[in-house]
Amino acid sequence: MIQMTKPAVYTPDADEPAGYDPAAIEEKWRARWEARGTNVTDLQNGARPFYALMMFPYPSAEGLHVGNLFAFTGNDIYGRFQRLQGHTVFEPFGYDAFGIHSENYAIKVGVHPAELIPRNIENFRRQVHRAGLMVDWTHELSTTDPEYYRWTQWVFLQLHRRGLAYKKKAAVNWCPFDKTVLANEQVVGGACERCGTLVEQRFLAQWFFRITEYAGRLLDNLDTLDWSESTKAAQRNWIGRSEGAELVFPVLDADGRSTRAVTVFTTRPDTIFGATYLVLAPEHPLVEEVTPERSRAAVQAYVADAAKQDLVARKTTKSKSGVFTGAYATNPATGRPVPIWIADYVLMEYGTGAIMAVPAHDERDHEFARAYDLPIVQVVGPTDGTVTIDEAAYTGTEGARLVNSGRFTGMGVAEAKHAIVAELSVANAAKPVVNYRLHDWCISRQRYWGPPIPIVYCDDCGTVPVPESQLPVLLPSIDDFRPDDSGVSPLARHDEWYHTPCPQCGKRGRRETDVSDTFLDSAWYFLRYPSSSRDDVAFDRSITEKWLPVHSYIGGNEHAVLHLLYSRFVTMVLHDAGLIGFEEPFTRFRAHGLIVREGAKMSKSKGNVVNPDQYIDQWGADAFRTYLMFLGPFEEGGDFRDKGISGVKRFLDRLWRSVHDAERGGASDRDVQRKLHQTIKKVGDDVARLSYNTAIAAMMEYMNTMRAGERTPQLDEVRPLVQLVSPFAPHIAEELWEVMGGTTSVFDAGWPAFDASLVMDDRITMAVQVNGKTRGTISVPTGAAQDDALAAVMADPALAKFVTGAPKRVIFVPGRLINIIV
RNA sequence: GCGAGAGUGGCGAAACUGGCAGACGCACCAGACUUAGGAUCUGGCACCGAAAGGUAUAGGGGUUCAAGUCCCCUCUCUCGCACCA
Repeated sequence: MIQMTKPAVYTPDADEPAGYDPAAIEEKWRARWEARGTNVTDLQNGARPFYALMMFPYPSAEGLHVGNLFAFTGNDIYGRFQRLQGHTVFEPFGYDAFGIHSENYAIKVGVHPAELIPRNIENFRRQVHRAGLMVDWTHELSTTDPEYYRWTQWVFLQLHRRGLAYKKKAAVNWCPFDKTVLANEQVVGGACERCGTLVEQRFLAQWFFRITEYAGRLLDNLDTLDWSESTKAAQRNWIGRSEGAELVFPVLDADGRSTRAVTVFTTRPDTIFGATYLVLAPEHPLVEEVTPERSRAAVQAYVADAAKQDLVARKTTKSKSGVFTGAYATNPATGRPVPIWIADYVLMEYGTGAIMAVPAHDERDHEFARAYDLPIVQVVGPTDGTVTIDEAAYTGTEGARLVNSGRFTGMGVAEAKHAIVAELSVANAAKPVVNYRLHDWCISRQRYWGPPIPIVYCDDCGTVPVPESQLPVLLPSIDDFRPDDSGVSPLARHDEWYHTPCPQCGKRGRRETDVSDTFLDSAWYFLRYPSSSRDDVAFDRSITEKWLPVHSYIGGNEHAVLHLLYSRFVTMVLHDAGLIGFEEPFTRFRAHGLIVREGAKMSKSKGNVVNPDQYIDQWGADAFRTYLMFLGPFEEGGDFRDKGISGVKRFLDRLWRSVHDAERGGASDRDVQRKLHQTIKKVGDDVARLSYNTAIAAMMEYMNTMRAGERTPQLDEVRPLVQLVSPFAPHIAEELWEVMGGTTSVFDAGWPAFDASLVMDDRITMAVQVNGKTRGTISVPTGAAQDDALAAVMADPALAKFVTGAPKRVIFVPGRLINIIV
């Protein structure tokens, strides 16, 4: 459908805005950077290495999104700034080009992804070039390159060797639209993260990574990382540590003896005296064993019903249902029998798949008990006053004490937790346990467009990893790459690929036909960049340890739990394998904000997506970059308003004219000097903490001072400003640097020198308050004492009139304010 | 429900450790230069008020000489997680 919409770019009707012509100089400088190798990093010899990494993009057919460019520019400014501070900066770029997203698009347009992706990459490369990023293109990589995914497969083998990759048949999330399994992290609100289709439950044999084994370390290390707090919080949340205990409830057999037991996990062992029934997940293996004949039919019906439900309904339906198994267990604390129920609100995948229900002190159990008329026994209550537990559960713990709990009655909750577990553990009926919400990472995908998992199945040898020397297992070029409903990858349909000699015995074996999750590709790419030219190792150890861990990583918070958690995990495993000397990949991470347009989220369907090409055509890359950074705080994003860019362009025009108009050899104005050095300080401080919007504002302020009243600036006043602007607007800065006689790149000229002594003025303006109310200002000599300031106030009738009596007290903040209390 | 963040002019936003609220920019208004300009430059621009002055940072309390900033309560919005025992 063709829509006639307003042009996406704000276009003044005037033929040409006065000012410099970005098109001419930007092309010139990109060519010169390339010719001079300005942006190529000497990885071997570089002193003071600084790895400025940005999350690499998925090269979509639509081209570079302004959100990508916002992130890249923010990283580029930081990288360029570090270079000006004397670091050797490495700013690589690549493409995360495998995956369902690419494949679905390829299917939609009917072009093979192997054809499509290179085209998209070429377009991305062109657009990123235009933006003037300080990228070292000699280390460009794409995850779809066999020379890359060869090492992705190698990473898989490292995990496999360490027993961290395993195959199991499990209930998995199946997307009926994408026709593949999804990781838990890729299911959002019960729907596929990519296409929004409701996810179904399937039982399939899948490859998993044992990330749960690292849960504790992944959690604990967060405290040592200089990351955005919101990102760390998201990871903590996702890992979901909870401290509690496993308690054992012996099952009462028909003859009154106990040969089996139900083990439950609880965070509230203190409430065990109020456990009036047990609940097993419908899939729990004990269900079959404990259910007596007379209730078997009802139980089986319920189990079958629960199995039919997809995971979505299971997780979103909050109303409680369940069925009594007919069996009883013994509460180890009270010695009394409690009925064993099954209910789908208990999940097999968390804890032990069984709970002790304490309806008096758990909202879900309370709801269930009321629905099925089970006893509710209060065992905890507030110290001050009483509560009724008829209407709702009492879940408070602060200042609460146990009641109806035998010899534990009267204890505080925290104390009782320990005491009860300690006592029960004597009889092996309890042990302290830490549980994590995190699940193992399912990496199998029954799709085409990914790296084949390097495994061969042999009737004699079993599951055999492909030897490293035989990598890569090439993804064959096939025409029928569409997935089907079978749960088996399209690769299985290709006999010549599927059958291969067993690497161990040489007999006819079968290849694993699943490919690995895209998130595995991106979980180690930062290790590959510095070693991208090596074809004998995934990464060179010495160069890796010179350049990593990454000094600064910038990307979107949408990857807070996926990519960032997986990357940390893979790095930890490689560390444990003795392959690298660090276990955390990113020393510092900052999440950038989101760009909206005129207050609304950008989307293709609304037709309000900013196309960077159009704006760069119109205003130049420098103005576009600077404007993106001026919109708002980098870590919070901003509102792209089409007309706003003109203010930034005006600033660059004034900079251009200032250089060309500047006088040489004249004396600089004292006030301008002072403002200059204040600005050098402020811009440096602001850029260091990614406060780009205020850095730009400070430079504009300086411009206003320097050119106040159509003043002609001195060259010495303008030159440092060109240096300050350079990370934001690199092309114009280079051009003006050359105009002013620079012979090297402005990025090799360093940061302008800051002179603290020039910042001080002889006189200073102080705020005057009387009784805490601001009444005006006074001008006093710098370093004036309280008495001088007070005298100055009294000398000013407009201020003195507020001082209606003898000052009772005077608060004097040197250099800032004087507050007179009368 | 849990976790994180936010609420300031017409708009995007500043105010980093409590110390002149609204820097900088957009839009708007006026003026200069101009044949003209949507270019450039100068000035104005939170609200009430003629002024003096008063009132303002979602709302309500509090701490302090002083609160957008700290504490308590309430409301609203955004994002993440969510039957996780």
